[in-house]
Amino acid sequence: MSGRIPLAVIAGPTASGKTALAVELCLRLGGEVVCADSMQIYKKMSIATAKPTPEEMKGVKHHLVDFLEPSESFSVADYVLLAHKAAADIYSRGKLPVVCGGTGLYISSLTDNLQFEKTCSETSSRASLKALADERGGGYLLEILRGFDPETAERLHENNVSRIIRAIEVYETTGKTMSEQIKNSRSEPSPYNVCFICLDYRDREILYSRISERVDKMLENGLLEEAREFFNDSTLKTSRQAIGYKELAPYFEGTKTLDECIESLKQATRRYAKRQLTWFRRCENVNYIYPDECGSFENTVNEAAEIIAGSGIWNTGVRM
RNA sequence: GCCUCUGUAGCUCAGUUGGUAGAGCAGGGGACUGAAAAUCCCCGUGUCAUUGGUUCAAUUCCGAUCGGAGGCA
Repeated sequence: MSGRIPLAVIAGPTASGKTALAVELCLRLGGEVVCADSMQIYKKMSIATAKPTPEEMKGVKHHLVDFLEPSESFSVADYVLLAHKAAADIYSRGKLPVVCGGTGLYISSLTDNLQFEKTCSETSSRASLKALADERGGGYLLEILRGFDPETAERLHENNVSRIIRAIEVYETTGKTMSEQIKNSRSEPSPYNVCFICLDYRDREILYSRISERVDKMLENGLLEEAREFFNDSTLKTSRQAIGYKELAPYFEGTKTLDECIESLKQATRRYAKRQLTWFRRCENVNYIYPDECGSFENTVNEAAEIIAGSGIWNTGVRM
């Protein structure tokens, strides 16, 4: 084919079985995993993020997992830079990059090769804009934005303060509006031949019971201790947002029982899974695999391997 | 066995002085360009337990039946 880099993507909601599938595919096809998970990138945070253990990795090399301090901030732009590098590196060694994760924004930005300006991600005015929003409401900020970027203002809801602030920030720091930025971001064609696979369940209930079981297992594995550590450290910004920590905070504070917190943790995970599915649903050229229809993990892997073989992005043949 | 209360959305319940019904939670759908496991938007038809009766009209009133809760024996 062309000189483009082959890229297999294994996406899907949390607890759908992405990790095991990606590892198995790497073993069969000669690949390495590039993580596309906004939380597994952090060190520690192992239980809550269901980070693959060394046993689960089965010797397959994983990139962009477990390398950042939880105190460090990170962004899509950072991710895309590192992921492009990892994919190129893997391919240069004759192997297939297999992107695996549930962060839709990261995946789409990578596969679509979005270009980001070289501005810093967080500006000094963010705090004052936030204060302004608290004082005068999101609608006030939205009108400010409308003054120079009516296009973006039109599509943002006044309650979505963080998006409004970001759009104002972009204009203040780069002199370009958010809508221009978005147009410019698509200037470069994708360097990849992508084969996009998304896991989903025909029966949503099955996914939800998997989530429930997984949360119970996390608790057995020591989620409480891990969460307490993060609860006590208020300097953590991004990493503290992880599902599994904030939901347990009321228990540590003594305002809710442990059972109540576990229930809301499960619910938060369900809602997250739903948002993930919404994101992937609108992606183009997605091949869906439904594990609950495959009958076995073996069949799921076979189906994925066939899809990749059929896509023609990788020609070393399927080794069974 | 008798008496009282009760049966409405997946759950907890409201309501209709008779004109086929609505909240919370659960759940579903959507958006998404530097915090994204974040942030935000939208969505309520259900044999009103069953079955007879009264009525132009019954989920609403009356009777019976079947569930459930409580009280008296």
